[in-house]
Amino acid sequence: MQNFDLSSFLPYQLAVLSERVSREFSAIYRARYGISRAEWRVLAHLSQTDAVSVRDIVEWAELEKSKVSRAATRLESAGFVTKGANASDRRLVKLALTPKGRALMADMAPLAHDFERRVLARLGPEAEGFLTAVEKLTQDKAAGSPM
Amino acid sequence: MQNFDLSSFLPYQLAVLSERVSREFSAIYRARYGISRAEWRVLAHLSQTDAVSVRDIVEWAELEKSKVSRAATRLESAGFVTKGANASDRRLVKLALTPKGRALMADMAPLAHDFERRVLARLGPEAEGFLTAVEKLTQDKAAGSPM
DNA sequence: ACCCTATCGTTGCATTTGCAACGATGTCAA
DNA sequence: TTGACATCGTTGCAAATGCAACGATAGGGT
Repeated sequence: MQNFDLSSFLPYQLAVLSERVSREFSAIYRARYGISRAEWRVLAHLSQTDAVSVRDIVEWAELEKSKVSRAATRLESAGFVTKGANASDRRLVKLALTPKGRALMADMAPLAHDFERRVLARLGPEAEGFLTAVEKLTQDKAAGSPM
Repeated sequence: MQNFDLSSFLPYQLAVLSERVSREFSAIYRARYGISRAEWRVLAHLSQTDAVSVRDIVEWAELEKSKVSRAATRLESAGFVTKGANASDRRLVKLALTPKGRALMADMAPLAHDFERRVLARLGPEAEGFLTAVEKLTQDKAAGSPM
């Protein structure tokens, strides 16, 4: 009977690693701004592409739509984002950063890069290939691959 | 002002990828056995090393101790694990798989490997290096590195 | 032996989460 | 136009979660 070698079982290792990284990183922005993981992900996404819908974030950030909806509501209350209406399709919400939200992201950017650099430093020369692989796996999703 | 390039920001990509993989994989064992992600992780860990404490799993699987405690209780009720007492330190709980638990893991093993193979197949030749990197990052935790 | 402190696992409780409605809007074909 | 069906975002509600106690046990110093 073949059994697991958990130390090399990808889904498990990935979950452990991701949780560890996210937990440590989230401690930084939670202490600074009191925002949750979901809220951070929404903000990060908005800092990339302004004027996206809830659905866009659901699709790209792999979050439940109710989670995105509630995160967006909280962020609006906190003054970081605005929720506007989409003219061409009134079912859609148009999310965008406020100046305050943009300032927060600008403030966070160097901290985020510092953090990332520290993690990658532990990989040494393999770091670049690793990042490429992660991106490749993540982006392949759009192609409807079995994953 | 340097901003994020989210498409290559490691903590974000890692979280998205891990969530996507875990979600898809968990659908398999949830449909088959009705076990949750936390329960799966505990089972997988026990299938590696029998007679571990709650604390051991907390440390290695990056789970809250209350999460592990409750998962273990549910798994005991379901007849997959036993909770015994550790003779040399009575604070510790000694978790172990029952024959039924071992049977479940034996049943799952080929499905898990199939799933893993499909994910890795998308990486092609980079797969090996990727897995090595993930293991490296995960295991470095024991060294108390900043992560 | 007696404190003082640390660790282990569980539990109470407030918050968060996931899922299934739901209302509102859009699409398309008859 | 109408009707049937799909999609978007929100919300109700039960279940899961995180965190801070807590009791029980261990260890070390005096």
